Amino acid sequence: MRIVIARCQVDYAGRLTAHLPLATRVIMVKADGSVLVHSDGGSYKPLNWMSPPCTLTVGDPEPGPDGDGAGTDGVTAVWTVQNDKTDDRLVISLHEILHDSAHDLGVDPGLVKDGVEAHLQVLLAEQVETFGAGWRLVRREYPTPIGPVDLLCRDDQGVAVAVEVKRRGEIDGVEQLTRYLDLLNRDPLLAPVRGVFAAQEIKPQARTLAVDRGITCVTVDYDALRGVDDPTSRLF
Amino acid sequence: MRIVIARCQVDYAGRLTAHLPLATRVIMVKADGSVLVHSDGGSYKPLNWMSPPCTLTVGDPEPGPDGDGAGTDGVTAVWTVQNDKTDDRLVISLHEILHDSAHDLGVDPGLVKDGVEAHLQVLLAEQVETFGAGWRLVRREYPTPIGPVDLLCRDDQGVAVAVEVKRRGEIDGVEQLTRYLDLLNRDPLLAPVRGVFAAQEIKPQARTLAVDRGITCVTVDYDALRGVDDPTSRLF
DNA sequence: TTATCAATCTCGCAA
DNA sequence: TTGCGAGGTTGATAA
Repeated sequence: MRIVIARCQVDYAGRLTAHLPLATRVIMVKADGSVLVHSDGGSYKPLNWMSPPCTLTVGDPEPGPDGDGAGTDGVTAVWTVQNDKTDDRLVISLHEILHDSAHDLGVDPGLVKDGVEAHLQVLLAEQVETFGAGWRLVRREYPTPIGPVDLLCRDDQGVAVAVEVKRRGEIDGVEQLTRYLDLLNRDPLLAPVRGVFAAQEIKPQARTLAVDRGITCVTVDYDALRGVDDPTSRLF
Repeated sequence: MRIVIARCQVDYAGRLTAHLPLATRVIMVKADGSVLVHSDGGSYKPLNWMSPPCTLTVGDPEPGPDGDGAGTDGVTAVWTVQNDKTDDRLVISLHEILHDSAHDLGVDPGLVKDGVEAHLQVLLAEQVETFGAGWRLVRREYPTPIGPVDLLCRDDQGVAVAVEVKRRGEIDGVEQLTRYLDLLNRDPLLAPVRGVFAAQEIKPQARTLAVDRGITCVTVDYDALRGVDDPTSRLF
């Protein structure tokens, strides 16, 4: 890992073209050759970057007229970072280097996560009575030609119900569930199939669309589900 | 901008919980208090981070048994980064600091972009004959109660056509266009309204859905459109 | 390898 | 402020 702080100008050409005027920024060069250009604000996304696999080559600037070693407009070096697979290219024109250091970090053991949608789906599969007394699970990840339905259940009347589980319920999820319902309702062994849209939080627009289509919305409490969860059956 | 390279352990709790075991990493602390934890690989996304607005507080570790100043398990300092608006929290347990420097970067002048979907829409609006001889533009961003239709045209027969423009054509875009068509076809001054789904690249699933709904798919060549573009009418 | 889907998404724009 | 859509999305998982 090399960290350079420099006054620089940056140009990217690839899926779009982008330009950063001359300013002081942090340049991170990772062990795999990838490069990040950060400013002192914004969030985690760099102003500009090159993803691996890529190759960095250091070049001289066009010579300037005053013979002082610096190039045109004060450029002292040009770094070209070329993607190895596409024609994406990042060009960093360095004017003044204020800091330059290299560090051996080793391989990172990586991130351990919890609390994602998959876990919510597992919890609801274990506790389908969340949707109503007498409900039972037919199966989780019920396969269809356009992808698996999160949960297929039968309610207390024995009517089939397709459940779409999201952490946050938005309009896309309702569209997805609608496509599943269209398909499942063509199956005489299942039809009629109702829909349930289950999420920790459901956006008003999504709720309106769902209700308009006869889909039941259920907001679920992750912590409550987790509280009665059998720890031996957890994902993690 | 403060840059620290340290052996550390990182824990995040918020929308999910995540843990990074002890390893050497780069910690960037930006002027607005936001923090990024990077490893020496991956792409531009940090292993862990806290977005602004947030506040960093430096605390002492739980004292260790050997009285050497270091805390339990060799922790020398604990940084807590608390989001000011949510209950998201990042805790960095520092073991050994290998590098620590601060730099004044100033405010960044920001990025200049080109080549996005908006430009594609402008180009197609100028060149609706791309879709067929005799076509004419009624208007760009034709307003409807559920949002503007990218292009509303009349074909050579005078039939109204709603055009949805995407850089990459996926299933969502077809759904969006379908909603517009449902709505526009209720207007007796426009009906019948056909649909055209125009993109640089159209995914097979999206194409299948579109064709199934009687929507015409058109793949457009951005560079070719740009080549005959009048430079004075460009977005940038 | 490719396609599909979620994300602590981020970011910009418009209502 | 909030909602909505795009992104050089990135990242993970299944086919």
